[in-house]
Amino acid sequence: MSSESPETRTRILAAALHLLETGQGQAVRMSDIARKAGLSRQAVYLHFGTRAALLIATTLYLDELKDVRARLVPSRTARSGVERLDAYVGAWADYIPEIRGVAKALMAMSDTDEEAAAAWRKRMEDMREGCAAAVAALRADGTLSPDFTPGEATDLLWTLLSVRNWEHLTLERGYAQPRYKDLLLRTARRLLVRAPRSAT
Amino acid sequence: MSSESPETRTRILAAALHLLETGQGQAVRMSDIARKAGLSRQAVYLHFGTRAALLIATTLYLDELKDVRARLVPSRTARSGVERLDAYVGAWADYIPEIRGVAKALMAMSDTDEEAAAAWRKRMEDMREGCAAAVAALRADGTLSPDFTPGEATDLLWTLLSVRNWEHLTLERGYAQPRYKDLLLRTARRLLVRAPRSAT
DNA sequence: GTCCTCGCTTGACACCGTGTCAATTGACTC
DNA sequence: GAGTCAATTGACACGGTGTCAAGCGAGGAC
Repeated sequence: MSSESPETRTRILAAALHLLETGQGQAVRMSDIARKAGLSRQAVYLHFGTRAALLIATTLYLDELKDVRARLVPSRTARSGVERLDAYVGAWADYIPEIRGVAKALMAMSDTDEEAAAAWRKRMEDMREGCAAAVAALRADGTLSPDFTPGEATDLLWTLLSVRNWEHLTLERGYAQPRYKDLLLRTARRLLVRAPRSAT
Repeated sequence: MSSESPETRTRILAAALHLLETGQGQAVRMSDIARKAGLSRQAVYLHFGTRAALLIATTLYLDELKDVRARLVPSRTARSGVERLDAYVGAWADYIPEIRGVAKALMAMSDTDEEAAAAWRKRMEDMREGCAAAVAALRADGTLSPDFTPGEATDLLWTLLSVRNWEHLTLERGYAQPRYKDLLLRTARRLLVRAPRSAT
């Protein structure tokens, strides 16, 4: 209950992270994670109690490990709305391949576990708030496309960054990281930024 | 083995469809489906063998029930590329809420079952082919946006129509059907169609 | 009317993954 | 050497999937 070593905890989280990277969410067993961490199955239960709790902890661990807040809130350095949008989308483009597997596992777990469902909803809401902030920055500049209401623009950006998208494009079609990042950036601009962009 | 009634089969499929509509994919048990169909659990196994096979059959049943091919291939009536795009996106906007739950369940099953994974990949490829056809129509007109290669445009359209998107917007944010359909149509146009559209 | 077959039911069970428990080990401290 | 702490070992309950064998009721054939 109250006395587990932080090092062991970290080893378990790292093992879970590594195994979930492949995208086989539901197929990753508690015993697989334990073996990968070089521990007994019971050690894992000692530290996390349930599979759902471990998945939730793993997403939080990754966020912390990659210092997500710092990456996703670069508003101070951005001078314009478009820069702010680029920074946000770019940060996500870097983060998504890391979080993809874990997030997918958490999403699947949501079907059967209420805690996991709550954690998933919270992640989704946080993500949408970030999108809303980027849209607000465009709006403040007057560079938001008039084609959509701010709410719609927020939801579109959110959709664009959805983990599921990344998964079917990377895993199933083999987009490399730099190429997809570039595509995400161009798409976000074209969708959301007002501008008569004329090229042939 | 060789002697099950088609009526019973249909009742099972309809029951599965109804239960999966809620989006609780993994939480729907074989026994739930049997009870809903007014049959014994074994009747379900008699007809489909495994849960994965039932999910695959359910997606095919829905396609057939809704005559998906007819809905998604309206190319004969479309006169321009943009009309073709609108028709395709519009058809998906109508179909997605119906297929959403079943597709999610199939996707989750893919983690642990190879047959389900193959069925899921096939659905994804079919979907992408439809997107490619719509993009080709735009291209033939010269109305495809120069911002993206045809391959990228195809993948973006595919992403836009992804079931996961629909789920987080409808289930989690409560978009009503007509509003989302309209949003999908406008988004597809803005993303893919070349045009200096100037409104304030 | 009885027999047969067909389609489903009943009840039992093996298997596997999750989650729990109690007893044990081994290392480190005092 | 005693005590403590973190993890191990091995056992087991539970629930869901999948399998099996025997049974049973309704309809058709004769």
